[in-house]
Amino acid sequence: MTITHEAGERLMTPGEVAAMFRVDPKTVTRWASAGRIGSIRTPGGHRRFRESEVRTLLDGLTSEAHR
Amino acid sequence: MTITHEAGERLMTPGEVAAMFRVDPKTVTRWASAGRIGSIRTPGGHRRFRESEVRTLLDGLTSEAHR
DNA sequence: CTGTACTGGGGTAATTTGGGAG
DNA sequence: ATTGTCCAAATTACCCCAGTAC
Repeated sequence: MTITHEAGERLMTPGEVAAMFRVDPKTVTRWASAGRIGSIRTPGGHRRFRESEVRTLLDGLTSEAHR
Repeated sequence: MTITHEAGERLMTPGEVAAMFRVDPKTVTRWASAGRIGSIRTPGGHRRFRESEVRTLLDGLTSEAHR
C-alpha cells in the first residue's frame, strides 16, 4: 500500500498554528527555527506545519511536566 | 537519479499540488512560472506536474528535527 | 453538443519572512 | 531565555472572467 509520508498529512499555516496556541505567528516561527516543531517550507519559503504534530504538542501541554 | 523521463509518470493538476502544500492553486501556477517547479502543459495550455517531483519537493523541503 | 469543475491571467489585500531592539 | 512588536520585502490568497478538461 501507499507509504503514508509527508504527502498525506494535512498542513497548517503559521497563522493557524499561532491561533491554536494563542501566540504571535512570529513565535511559531521561532519554534520552527529552534526545531521544537517540525515544519516544511513551500518553494516560496513559507512554512507549513503538520496538523497531527500540532495536536500532539497541544496534548502534551495538558499534562505538562516541566522537564 | 537524474532528470529522467519516466514513461509511466503520473501527472498532477495544480489543484492537487496546491492541496499537498496547503496553498492556493494560483500559487502553484506562480511556482511553475518562476521555474521553482517543473511543469508540463496540456495542448490547451493547462499545467500538469510530475508527482515524483512534487513528492521530492515535499520531502526535500521537510526541514525540522534540529534538536 | 451540453454541462460542471477546474485552470490561466491580471490585479489587489492579507499573510509570512527575516532582522533588530524592548 | 521566551515572547510581542516595528520595519521592509517577498510570498501567498482572493477577486474577476474566458477557455480548457472531461
